[in-house]
Amino acid sequence: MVNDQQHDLTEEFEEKEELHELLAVRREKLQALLDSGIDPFGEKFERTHTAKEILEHFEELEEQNATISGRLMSMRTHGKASFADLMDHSGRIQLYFRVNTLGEKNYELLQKIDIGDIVGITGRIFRTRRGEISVEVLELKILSKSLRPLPEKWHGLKDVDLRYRQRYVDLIVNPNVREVFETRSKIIQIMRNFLADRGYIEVETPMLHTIAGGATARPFTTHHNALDMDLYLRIAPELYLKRLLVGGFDRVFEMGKMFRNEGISTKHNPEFTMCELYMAYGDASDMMKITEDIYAHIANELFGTTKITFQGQEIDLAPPWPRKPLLDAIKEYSGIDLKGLNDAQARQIAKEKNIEVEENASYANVVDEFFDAFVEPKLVQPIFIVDHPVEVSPLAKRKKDDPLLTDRFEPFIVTWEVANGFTELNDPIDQKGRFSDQVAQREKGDDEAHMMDDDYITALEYGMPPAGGLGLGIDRMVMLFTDSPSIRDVLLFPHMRPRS
RNA sequence: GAGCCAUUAGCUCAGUCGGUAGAGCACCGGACUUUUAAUCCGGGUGUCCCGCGUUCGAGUCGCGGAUGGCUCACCA
Repeated sequence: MVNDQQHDLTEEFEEKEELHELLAVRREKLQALLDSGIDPFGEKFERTHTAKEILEHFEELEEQNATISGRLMSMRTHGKASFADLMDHSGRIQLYFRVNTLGEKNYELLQKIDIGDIVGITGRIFRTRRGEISVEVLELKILSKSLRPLPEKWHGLKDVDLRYRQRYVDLIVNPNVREVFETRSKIIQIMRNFLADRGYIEVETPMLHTIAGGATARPFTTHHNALDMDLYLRIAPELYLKRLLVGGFDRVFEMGKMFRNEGISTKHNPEFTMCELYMAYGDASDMMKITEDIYAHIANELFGTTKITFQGQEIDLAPPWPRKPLLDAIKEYSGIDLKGLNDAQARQIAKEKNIEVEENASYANVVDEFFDAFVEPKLVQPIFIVDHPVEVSPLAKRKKDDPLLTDRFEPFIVTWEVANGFTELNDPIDQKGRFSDQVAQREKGDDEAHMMDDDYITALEYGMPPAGGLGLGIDRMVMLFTDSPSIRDVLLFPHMRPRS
C-alpha cells in the first residue's frame, strides 16, 4: 500500500515545479513521511473522548489518559516543547508536546506536521500553568496529511463566493457555520417528531413528474432515456399526497426537495426544502393551528421561549397568531376596498394608485399587486392572511359564504411568506373546472399556470375525505431560527454558477 | 433580466496624482521545555479577475466580458 502511494507520488513530483511553494512544501513533508515508513493517510482510529467531554469533565479526568482525534488548527512551537489546538466536531482542546515525554524521534515528527493535518493522539489530561485544560501527547498518529493551507486563523474565510463554493473550508474555519447546520438538523428532527406524535406518517412520492402540478411555478425538465420521454422535476408533492388521502391514509407528510425554475435571490434557491402535510377530516383552521404550534414548539425546544430575535427585531411566535382576510388587510394598509370589483374596475383603481399591472390583468392579479405593495412589507409579527381569491387558489375549497374566495391561508413572519395552506378541494367536478381555467391561462401564455391532471380528477372521483393541507417552507423557517438573512446561509451548497 | 458595488500574495486587507505592488496571518530558515493572536531574528512567495484600448508608461483611466454581493424585476 505504502509502496503504491510512493510510486504515484514520484510521478507527481515531476510536475512539482508548477506547484505553488505552499503546496510544494506540504508535498515534500508528505514524501518525507512516506520515506520514514509512516502512512500519511492513516486508518481507523478509536477515540475515548471528545474535546468537549474532556473540557466538561476535567475534574474527574485530570491526570488520566485520553485518546482523541481531530484537525490541528494552530501550532505554537517553543523549541523542545510545543502547543497545538486540536479541533473535533465537539470543539477545540489544546495539545502539549514535550521532547521529554515524546522522545527525540517522535518529537521530530512534529516537523512534518502542518496546521490542517488530521491526527489522533493519546495523552495525559492536565491543566497548564496559565490554567488551560490540555492533553500532554504521549503518542501521535497522522491520520490525514493536509496538502493545502487553511485560511487565516482569526479573520477566517470571508470571501462569500469561496465560502459557498468551498463550503468544506468554510465549515473548518467558521464554527458558527457548523452551528447553523446543526440547528437546521435539529429543526427538522423536531418537526418529524412533532408530526409523528400527532399520527402523521412520513411518505415519499415521486420527484420525477409527468405533469408538474400542485403549485404555480415553472418546472425544470429532464429526460428519461429508456422511455424516451421528458419529465419534470417536481414543483410540489401536493397532488400525490392527496391521492394518498383517497387511498385511506388519514394523516401524511413529506419533507423534501422541490425544484422551481425561477430566479435566485436571498429568499429563493432553485432547489429548496418543503414539508407538506395533510389531515383528513380536517380543514384550514386545523392547519393554522398546527402551523403556529409547530413554530412555537420549535422555538421552545431550541431556545426555551417563543420570543426570538431576527436581525435585531423581536418576534413573538406564541400562538394564537391573528387571522386577517386578505381584502381586509389591503383595506387596512392601503385604504382601498377592492371587495366585489370586476377586472376592469380593479385595473382602474390600480392605475389611480400607481400600482403597475399588465394590460389584461385580472381582479386577482390586482389584489396580488396591492398585497405585495401595501401589506406584505408590514407583516413582521406572525399573522395569517386568509381568504384568497379562487383564481389564484386552484386547489383550495371555496368558502361557503363566498364562492369567489377560498378557505386558504398564508402565514407571514418578518415579511416572508413562510407557509401556505387551505381546506382541500375534494369536489372533482369543481376541480376539473378549475384545472380547465388554468389550462386556458396556460394557452394564453402563462407558463406557470397549472396543467390538467386527469388521473388526479379520477382519484377525486373515487372520493377524497374533506381535508386540510399545509406546506411549510423549511429553508425560511431555518433562516428565521438561525437569524440568517440569506437562504444561502442555511443551504450547505447553494446554487452557484460554475466558475470559468 | 436591469442598476449599484466588489475582485490585489494561500487568507484578511492597504495601495496617494498614472511611474514596474505592500502589511498582518500563513509559509521557509534560526533561537526558545507551560504557550495561547506565544515571542525574537532573517526571508515577499504576485496572471493586481480576463480581454481590448488610451498613454512614453495602467493595479490605478476608458470600453467589453467573467464571477460574486446588494437592490429591483421575475417568483411563493
